Amino acid sequence: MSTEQPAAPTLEHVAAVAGVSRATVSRVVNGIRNVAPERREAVERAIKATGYVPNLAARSLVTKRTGSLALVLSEPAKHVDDNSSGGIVSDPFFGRVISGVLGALRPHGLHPMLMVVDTDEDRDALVPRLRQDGIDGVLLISLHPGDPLPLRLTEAGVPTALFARPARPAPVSYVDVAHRDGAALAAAHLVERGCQRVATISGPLDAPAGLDRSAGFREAMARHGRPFVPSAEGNFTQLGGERAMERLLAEESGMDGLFVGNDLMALGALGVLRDHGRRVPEDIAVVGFDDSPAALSCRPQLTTVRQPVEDMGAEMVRMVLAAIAEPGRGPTSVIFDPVLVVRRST
Amino acid sequence: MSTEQPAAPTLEHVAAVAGVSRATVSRVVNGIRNVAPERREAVERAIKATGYVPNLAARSLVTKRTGSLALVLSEPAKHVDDNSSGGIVSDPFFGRVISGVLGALRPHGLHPMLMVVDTDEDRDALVPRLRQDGIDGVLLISLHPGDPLPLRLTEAGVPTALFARPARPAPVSYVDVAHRDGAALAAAHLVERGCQRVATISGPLDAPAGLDRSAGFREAMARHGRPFVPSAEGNFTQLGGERAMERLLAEESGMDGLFVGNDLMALGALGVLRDHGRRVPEDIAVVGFDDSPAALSCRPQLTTVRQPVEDMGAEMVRMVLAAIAEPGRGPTSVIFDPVLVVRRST
DNA sequence: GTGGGTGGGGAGAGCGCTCTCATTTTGTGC
DNA sequence: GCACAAAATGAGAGCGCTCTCCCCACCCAC
Repeated sequence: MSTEQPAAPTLEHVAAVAGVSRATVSRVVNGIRNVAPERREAVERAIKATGYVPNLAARSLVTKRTGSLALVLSEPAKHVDDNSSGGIVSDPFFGRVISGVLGALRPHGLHPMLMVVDTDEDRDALVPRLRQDGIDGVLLISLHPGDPLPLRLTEAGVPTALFARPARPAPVSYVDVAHRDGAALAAAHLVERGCQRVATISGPLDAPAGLDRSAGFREAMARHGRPFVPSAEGNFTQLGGERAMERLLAEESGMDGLFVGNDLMALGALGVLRDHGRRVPEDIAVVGFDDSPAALSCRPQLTTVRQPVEDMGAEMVRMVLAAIAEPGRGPTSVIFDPVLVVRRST
Repeated sequence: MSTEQPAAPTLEHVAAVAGVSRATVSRVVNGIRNVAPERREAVERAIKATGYVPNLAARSLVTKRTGSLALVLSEPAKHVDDNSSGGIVSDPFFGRVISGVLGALRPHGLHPMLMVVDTDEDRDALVPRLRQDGIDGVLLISLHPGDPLPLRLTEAGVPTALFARPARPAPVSYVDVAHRDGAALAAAHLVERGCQRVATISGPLDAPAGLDRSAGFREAMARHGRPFVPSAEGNFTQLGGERAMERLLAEESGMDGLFVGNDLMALGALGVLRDHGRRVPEDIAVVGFDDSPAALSCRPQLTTVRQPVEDMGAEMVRMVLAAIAEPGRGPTSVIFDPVLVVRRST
């Protein structure tokens, strides 16, 4: 049935064809100097002729490195009632991160191992597993405020880059967006639009992103002469946004501006506002955060703060690769500037 | 800086500790019979004591198998103007597939390599690359109607499972949903709701999913005594749905029922209907397909045909694993039954 | 007692590669 | 022309594992 595999050519074969030794072929393959041009050419011709591809297993057996990275998505334990989404993988936002990561990996000919850990057992098993699989570095995307993984990975000496600053300080490299600046952008925009009574729906305040955006917005509003901003805390989900919006509507009246900690919650808020007969943007202007696909697909399309997520993913790759190449050096961080994307909701 | 790696224990170490030979330890690790119970226990104790983990590179060097799978997402070449989404990875629908795949892989302790191919060069490079990386099997998700990959993979003898029937027939295993049955479900529902003038927005008719849903809907309607169904073709995107809806509204009047080939297009259609002052579901009932997260997040929430996508992903894993275990046997297919999820839009 | 199982265990040969080290070739200065 | 350095190449030893032999007990039947 299946085509008989004609036994992949090895270094030995190539060496025989080129009329040189295994070592010389290896030198050519690995781009090491000290090979005479004619020999090099002969080897290259032989490689082409045989269709030789290095055997990665054999190589990493001796080098102790596989040249492969893991893309680890770490979530808090799944709740039983949370069967709707399929988890973090189906979050379009992280889709963008992944996309950026893949884009940056491509020129290196690398492909990441995809791992989702959402239980404590998984987390415990991760480091040994990485060792076993010979993973050289980890790109960690964590949604877990108290995630022990960043610390544990660095302690294990695994080159790691994080998406977003860890909630618990750890000596680990990360990329992040200037949440406060983004929130300030939203504040300035709402003020400029003439909003007088501005409220906010924040993300969970134990997550850096939730806290920074909320605090940044508050500070920026204060700088605009608005010392008090009514607010409700959500959990970054659409449902959380709906509930927060209900609370806000019950407590406050006459709001004409709203900053929501992320687009998903903004989506929920938009629905509730419509149910309550509040027109957006005529009665109330709404600004989200993330510029997720949802921002484009909702009506009215959402004004939002865009993070250069793909670029951030690419930077993570750079960080890990650098950490692998130079194991000595300490962690770094790169903070990206957000941009306000004005659409119909303001 | 980094913790010094204390040189991972090897079979040799374990053997020394347990006072047996390497071969015996290997037998225990691989669960081969013919080991005396006392010895087995001694070895197991030694393994625990040393914290031994098999070196996968060494193992696969001799077994010629890595025990690892690739999750390949194959898209048509990206257009330059298509910078919005970050590609297939960020499609929540495929997020569900991936989630199902990961869930099925987990009990086996496996993690897939994530590969996105969206150029012809990528496609050409894939098979050699798989060989090099020692990938044992492929889970292929292809959005490309004329994708050469299914055929090429099977020709190369790579155990493969496809998500959705390939547009070009190929001797390859796949999972799919009974698109026609799903469309029939939608038809019955609309008829039952009392809709008199029913139209449809189909997906691209060169894609099996587009064609089957459209044809299935048409046939079912005919069975309900409605021989003619006005229709417009979209491309499975939100924008495509909007355009198709505009066309339909221009050509037809008095529609009171609509079946849309997927949720994303339904989302677009919903927006256009609102812009035209048509209330959903009062003036027109709308049914989508897929039960994507968008179906839940839009207003009104979308009645849609749900595919058991996670189950389908899990089945793909089973197929590939079976194909790896028994290289001889031919391709199989498993077709899943869709379910109608009734929400507010009908 | 002898011959022939049978189950348990060890020895050892690689898998394909890298890398050190020794060896050969070439180049340089005087 | 020679001594010596430097560059180019080959030989060979493993990396950690699996797996095929082969040996050794031990048990049974005759």
